[in-house]
Amino acid sequence: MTLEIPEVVVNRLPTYARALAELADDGESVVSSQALGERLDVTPAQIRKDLSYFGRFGKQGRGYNVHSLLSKLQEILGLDRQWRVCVVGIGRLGQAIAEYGGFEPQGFQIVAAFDSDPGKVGSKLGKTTVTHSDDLDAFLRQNHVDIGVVAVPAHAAQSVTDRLVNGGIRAILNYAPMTPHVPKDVTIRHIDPVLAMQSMTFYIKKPEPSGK
Amino acid sequence: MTLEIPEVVVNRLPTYARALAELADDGESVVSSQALGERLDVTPAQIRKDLSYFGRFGKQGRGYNVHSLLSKLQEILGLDRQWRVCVVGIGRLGQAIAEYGGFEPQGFQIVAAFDSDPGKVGSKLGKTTVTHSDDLDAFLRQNHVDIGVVAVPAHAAQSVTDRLVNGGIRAILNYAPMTPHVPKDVTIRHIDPVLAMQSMTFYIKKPEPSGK
DNA sequence: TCTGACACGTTACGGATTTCACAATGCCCG
DNA sequence: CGGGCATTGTGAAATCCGTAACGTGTCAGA
Repeated sequence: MTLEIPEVVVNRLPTYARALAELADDGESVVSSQALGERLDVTPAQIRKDLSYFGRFGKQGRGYNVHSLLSKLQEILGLDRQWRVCVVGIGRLGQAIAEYGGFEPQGFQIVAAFDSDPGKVGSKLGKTTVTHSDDLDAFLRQNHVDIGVVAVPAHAAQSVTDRLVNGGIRAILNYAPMTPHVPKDVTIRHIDPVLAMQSMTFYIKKPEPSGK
Repeated sequence: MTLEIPEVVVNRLPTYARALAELADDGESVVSSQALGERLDVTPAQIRKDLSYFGRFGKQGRGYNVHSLLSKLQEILGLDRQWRVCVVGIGRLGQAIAEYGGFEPQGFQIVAAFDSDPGKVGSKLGKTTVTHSDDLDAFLRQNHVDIGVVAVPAHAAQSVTDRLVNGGIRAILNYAPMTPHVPKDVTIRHIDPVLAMQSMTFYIKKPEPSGK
């Protein structure tokens, strides 16, 4: 009876997991939904409700055991194993991504990097070497890759995405400033600082016409 | 009677604006909610509904004039002017942000960059020069800045955020892997590729137990 | 000029999400 | 070892959001 889990809920779980990891680091062994909520700016009820989709992890009168809830969340999210990631597009951005040290400790291994510029092919990048984009499809056929990171210019993003999907990849992290179309069974997340800023300007545009 | 606009709506507007800009580039002068929706994977009804919060921009039987709708959206979002941005934290990531060429054309000017490492202070970065973080507060007092970009390690993010807020900044783009607390009248957006990946793994964890 | 088809703006509905509120329950302390 | 406090898990209520459907204005073509 794995009820359909709302996507908003799934999107919140990683932040819960992260907060729990911090609490564990701080030596905390128990946390209440209240305390966790204050830390994350989320209501306690929402945390309890979210967790209740997956089981009963707390103890009345006490709260949640930090370590065991963290393990549970990691299991739920699939963070208890390694994930193989490839990066396509090694411009300034792709380079920063491929060399970013924050993925490995979380189990995301960068196993390949691709670029269409022959001048970049062969150059070292973190632990991998840049391969020519032409070899992307062959690589995906011969190697299992879980997640594709798209860091190419907008005009190339759809085609790269299609090739990743055809290569069997079911999760895409898109840094390109456009929205590639993907089949329903492929998960895609967008990272676009410009869009983020453009939605914030709506709120700071006017100094609050009225109201306190 | 500026009805309260749902935040989800505001968050979609920039993608509409971006698509319209592309259409304008392609020489299109008119677009229907249907066509725009297909491009963005959004239902036509949603686009019409979203726009109706702000006015009546289309013509029955025709659709929307690409240029005029784009202008309207830019006006609504406050994109018809320049915004002054500062970046705090000039590590690998902050450097990439400060030198990213995608902000300027959209009206986001990087007017200052700060880092606490004296070795970095003084180095050139795009059009600006790195200033020491100690001077952040003074700088904000003397110069108007609209948006702050936080690209410091997690442990420093709350304090940097507080200083930005105290300095009068009302919008923050946070790249740090934690959730800083901000007053209700400050808008904050988070960019965290690790969290994005961690929510995707939930969906690719199992090969769909059943169902098509 | 008239007709038809198109596509907007809007309202009403239904579904999804969040919040509320409380009974149930485990733990601590005296 | 029992009472009381704290905090969970959860249905029900409230809110928020998206979709469908339809009335209406607009344009094109004959």
